Amino acid sequence: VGAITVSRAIREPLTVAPATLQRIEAAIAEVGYIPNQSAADLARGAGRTVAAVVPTLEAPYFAAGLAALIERAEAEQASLSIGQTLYDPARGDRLVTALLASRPRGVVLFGADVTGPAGRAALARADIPVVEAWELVARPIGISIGFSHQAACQRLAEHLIARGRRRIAFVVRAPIVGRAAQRIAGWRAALDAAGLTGEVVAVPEAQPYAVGWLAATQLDTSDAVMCAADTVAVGVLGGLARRGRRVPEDIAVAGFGDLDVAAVVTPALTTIAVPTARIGAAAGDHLFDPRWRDAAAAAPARDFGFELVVRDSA
Amino acid sequence: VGAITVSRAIREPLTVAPATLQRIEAAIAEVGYIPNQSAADLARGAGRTVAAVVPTLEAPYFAAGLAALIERAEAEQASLSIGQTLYDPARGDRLVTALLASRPRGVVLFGADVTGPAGRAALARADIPVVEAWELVARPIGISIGFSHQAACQRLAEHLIARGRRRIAFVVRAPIVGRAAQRIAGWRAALDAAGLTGEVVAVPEAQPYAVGWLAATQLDTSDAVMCAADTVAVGVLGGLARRGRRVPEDIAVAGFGDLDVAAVVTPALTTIAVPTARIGAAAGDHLFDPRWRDAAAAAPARDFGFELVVRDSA
DNA sequence: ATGAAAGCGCTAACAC
DNA sequence: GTGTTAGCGCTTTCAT
Repeated sequence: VGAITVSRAIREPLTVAPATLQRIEAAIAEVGYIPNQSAADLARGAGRTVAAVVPTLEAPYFAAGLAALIERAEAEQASLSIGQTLYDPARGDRLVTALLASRPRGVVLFGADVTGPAGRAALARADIPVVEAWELVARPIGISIGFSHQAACQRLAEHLIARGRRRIAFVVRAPIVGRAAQRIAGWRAALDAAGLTGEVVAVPEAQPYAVGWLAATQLDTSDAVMCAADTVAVGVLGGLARRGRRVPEDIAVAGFGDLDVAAVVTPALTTIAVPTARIGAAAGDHLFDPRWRDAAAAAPARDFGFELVVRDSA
Repeated sequence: VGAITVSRAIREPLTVAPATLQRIEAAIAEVGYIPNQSAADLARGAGRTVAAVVPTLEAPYFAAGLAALIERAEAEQASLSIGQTLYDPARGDRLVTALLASRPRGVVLFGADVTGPAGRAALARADIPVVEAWELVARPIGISIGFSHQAACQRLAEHLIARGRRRIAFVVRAPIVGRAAQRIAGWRAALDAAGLTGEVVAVPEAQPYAVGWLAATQLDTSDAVMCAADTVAVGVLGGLARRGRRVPEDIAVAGFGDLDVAAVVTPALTTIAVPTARIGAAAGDHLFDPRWRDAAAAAPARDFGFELVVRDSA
């Protein structure tokens, strides 16, 4: 009943004699023995966790991506360490150092801008799979998995223009963080191509719904409005209803993300569906795929695309 | 330039001579040195992480609770390991074992039912702060921080009854998991006290909004409806609008949770505000408070209460 | 199929 | 203010 045999009984039960195995398992259950992961990691020279960094846990997109990732990780007996930057790259840099200290099997960044240059350098040095998820990055540390936020919003704006809308505003939270600038760029590209101009309504509120709600007072001269997120759009719908403006007759409203709520509000929200869960799952696949480095070298960015979902609001 | 001095320079910079400290910091930056947390944890006999278990990351309540907890943990240089049970206690038991293997500083369970008896026994043996957050538990492992879901729904039902509603349905996802049974119990208690009967509409859909949306077809004989969550209620509003039923004239609708969306839908949602973020932060406080055991012994359950928020829908 | 020896990288305790 | 010694609990390598 040597220590090493117990170690093997836990990690590779098949290499231990059935009788011994049974006795060991009984003893483990009796004592309530729980192996010390730190010692195991130290001896092996590598940890079993996976690290993820998100701007905020409270955004449904990141929560869904993490949920998919965590499912994938659990299937590999890995647990997930999470850091939240609140859109502050300096925090991201600190987080990356702290997370790398556990020698994770891989790191997933939800958004390429969650860290600054220091964090990126540390990740590059770490020699582990690094996935930048959610957007497409030109020169990722490891691999980038996502879609083009700019192309998505350009597509949506073109739809509005094709439906005859001419004064299309864009509502966004201020300050403009994360992918919002890319979305605005897509909207503006479509407007430029059509010879139109439009106004950005940036509202300094943390809560997305409140951003939309308050923005509704500044849309009286617009006949359409795109929002940086579905949550914002739902707020806009509420604010417009309060002012007695009819959607889509007086003004069209479009969201971004196709959250579950988009289908059940009145009117149902036209929006862009994004493959959040698929991105999270694919990020997990890459972390656990021994060939991740080859894959990243072959195609540094995997575009999962998006889908225009036309409903009643626009 | 001994190893131990580097160790001290990192952990307690003030005990190292300024000149030495500077040289060490320069060297760290140059080499990109990142300490090995496993080795540190092993040597100290304790880890620096905090573990949390949630039924699902995608519920806004748990995401908000985790966000508050993670903020608290980060202030203490601790990182957060997260497990997701998807409402399967067997998964929770496995998760607890895996999480305890990292010798966490403490564990927060969002919902007392995320584990089975095996997990609870392991946690009790671990001799670390254990917080059962979100609901009130009669005999918690360590301490319980939350509010009474039953009392909250009873209060809300009483409000509806006071407003003259007599045929009050309760809409919930099927199967009934988590705190839903407690909420139903509160609703029923109020109805019983008033001599009323009411119907539970349980819809087998995973998505909360869809549950509400579909339930709306089964509410034709009701003059009020309570929902197990705001998300469900928003779905109900959508479904009722589609059927041409007016809220609150024909039927009152009430939610649970006071999510941000509740204030911006039309009509604005009457609901129960719950102290999610305060619970998450308080859970963190307990993990890092050396007197947690005394506190838990003195008052095993901390009731953070709830608040009835009356808006237009009911 | 099982065990013995060595060492992973760090920190606690104790010098100096 | 800094260094030395020992050891944390595992796993790897090499026996047996």
